[in-house]
Amino acid sequence: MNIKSLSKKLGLSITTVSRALGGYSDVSEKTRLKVKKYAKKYNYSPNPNASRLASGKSKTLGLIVPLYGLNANTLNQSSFFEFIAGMNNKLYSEDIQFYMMFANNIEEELKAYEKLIHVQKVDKMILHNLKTKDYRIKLLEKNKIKFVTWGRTKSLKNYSWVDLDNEGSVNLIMKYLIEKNHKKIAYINIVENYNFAFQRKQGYIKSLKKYKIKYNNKYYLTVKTEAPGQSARLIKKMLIQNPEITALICSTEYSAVGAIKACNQLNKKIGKNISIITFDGPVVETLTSPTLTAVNHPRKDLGLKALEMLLDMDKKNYKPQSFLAKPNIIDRGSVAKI
Amino acid sequence: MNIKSLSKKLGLSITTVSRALGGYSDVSEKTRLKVKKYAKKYNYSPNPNASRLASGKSKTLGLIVPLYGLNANTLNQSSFFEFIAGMNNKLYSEDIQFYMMFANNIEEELKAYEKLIHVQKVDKMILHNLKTKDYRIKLLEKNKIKFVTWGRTKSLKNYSWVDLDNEGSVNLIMKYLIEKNHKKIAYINIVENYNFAFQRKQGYIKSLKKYKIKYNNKYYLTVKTEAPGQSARLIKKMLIQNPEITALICSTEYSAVGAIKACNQLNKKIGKNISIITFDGPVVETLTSPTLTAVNHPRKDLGLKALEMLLDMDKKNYKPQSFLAKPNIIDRGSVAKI
DNA sequence: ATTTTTTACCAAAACGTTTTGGATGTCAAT
DNA sequence: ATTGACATCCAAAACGTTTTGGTAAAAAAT
Repeated sequence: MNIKSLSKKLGLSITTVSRALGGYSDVSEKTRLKVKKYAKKYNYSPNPNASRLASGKSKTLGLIVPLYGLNANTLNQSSFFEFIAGMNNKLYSEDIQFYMMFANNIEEELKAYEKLIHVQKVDKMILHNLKTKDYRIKLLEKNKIKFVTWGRTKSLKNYSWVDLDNEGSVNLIMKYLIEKNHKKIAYINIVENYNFAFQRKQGYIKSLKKYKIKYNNKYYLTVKTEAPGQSARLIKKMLIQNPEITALICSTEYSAVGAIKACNQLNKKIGKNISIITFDGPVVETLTSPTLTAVNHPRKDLGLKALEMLLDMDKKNYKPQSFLAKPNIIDRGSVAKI
Repeated sequence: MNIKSLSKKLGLSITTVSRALGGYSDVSEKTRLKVKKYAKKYNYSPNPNASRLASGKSKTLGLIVPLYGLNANTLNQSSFFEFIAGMNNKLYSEDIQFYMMFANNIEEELKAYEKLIHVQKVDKMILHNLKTKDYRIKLLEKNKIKFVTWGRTKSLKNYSWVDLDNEGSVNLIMKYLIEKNHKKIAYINIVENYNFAFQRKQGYIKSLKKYKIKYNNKYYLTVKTEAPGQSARLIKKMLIQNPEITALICSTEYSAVGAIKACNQLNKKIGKNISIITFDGPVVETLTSPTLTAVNHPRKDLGLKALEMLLDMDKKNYKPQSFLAKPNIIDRGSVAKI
């Protein structure tokens, strides 16, 4: 069933059928209803390839998932699943084609962008894991690809983004800890060339100031790798050298796993002798023992918002939008009141 | 740059350019080289929408990821990432479009299949998590969609599949345990309407027979959920009622996490007083303490093989193929010699 | 020397849409 | 009665390929 035979059955021209389904105003409502009814009856929907060819609009959304660096481990990759799953229903109802590619290293990533832009002709993209200076933004701007970023660069130029309020999250965490009388609070971060890591550190430092606690660089740790074994070692060392520490804030689930290991080895009971708080994810939510108190990370909401922004971009007078997810704390009992 | 202007630059017809790039034999090698050179120079690649429209071949591969049941948890979903990542390079070089959809329940899943088949017109699909009787196989056969399954139904009809050798894996595990003098071996399975669960149970039962150990149904546990908290409870109960058990085989990572919790609560030292062996994945590989000895699960290899089979299907005289990944054990010290 | 086969190329049709640029008829305003 | 505005429809062009059904020249076979 194609538009030609459908229009014949209806006794209408191809044009009218196309425009009726396309929602144009130069079709009477009576006709439109009839067309829709028949389209449904004969299970017709426009051939997307023909449609994309004729309209020049690809209705294709691209996302490149890095499998290296921060995302080398399968677990971090699953956060992309959550993000995409949030878009799922809308992708479906809007007939958006979703093109996902993977990249094992920076070369592959660049090639993947070229491919998506020049061969697959995606017209919209989602960027994730922004670095301080991100070459991809320039690349997309140059090629006039619309995009939304998941995360922000420091210099918020003229683009749309969605993000968890990283700084606000740590502010909230700090408030939460202070209210439970913690003063000696350590922060386990990852390398700071990821913007979210930088932003979270800002929250830590500003909160310390707010509560008039002096910043102690012995309490701030940067773990270079995602392997919990190595972060465990560093955290253990820190806890031995600074036994007065009562609470650990972990920037990633991985370092949280490391923190648990370190505490176990030092026989510190989590939620009693030592407190751990982190950012939420599937690991600390169900797998670790104990499961950890964490700031929620509404990846599905972020995904949906990002898609909505991308769809809005087709409207005229579109101006860059942003969505900052408000943090809240999910209490799983790993923070003690002292 | 499109084929028209490229052919003009070359002084050739559109047909010849198309057929040169398409690898047809009615183009001289000299011409073909020239065409390829110019195509590269002017960064030309065929518009995929036009190409798909004209040829009637979508070169589109569909995969629907269930987010419910066995895959309700983000962690299990990440296995899809590994599978797809294995196909990545070939998807790229073969210009295959990869269409992924998500489904939160069975209704959404059915709708997603309809969408992929009738609207997006994918011509090939990958099926995963096969059930004993799987409606999807009939659906695809009816619509003449080529497919490869990841996993097998019991009745291997006329289709291609890739799979881990589930039965063989458990045979190998049993051999491994027996060689370390274990006799009282328990098996923690998930509900058996997933084929892999059934196959693994077969391996357990047949191996017991082989080694002349009587099957004891107190040693066989089926956990209904993926939440490790609940499996921990059941495993703990089993270990209390049957303290003679020396080894636990866990069918999934989740139940392995549960097993670890149970053992911790009972103060059984893993790798000393009690042994745990499972199937590999990102959790037991790095996150648990201790990390666990496991049978490898080469998801990337399976993904690549599946794609290769799908590509082969375009050749004539294609006959259903299969790929059974051979298991081997990755020793992480969680099995004791007794 | 003639016929047949092979090689190398090409014009035009086809794929199924969307979009452009009218055309026709109706109704209200003049 | 004429004009203008509007509502409703449509024929044809366009999108960028692949494929079909050739032709002409060169090579091989007779």
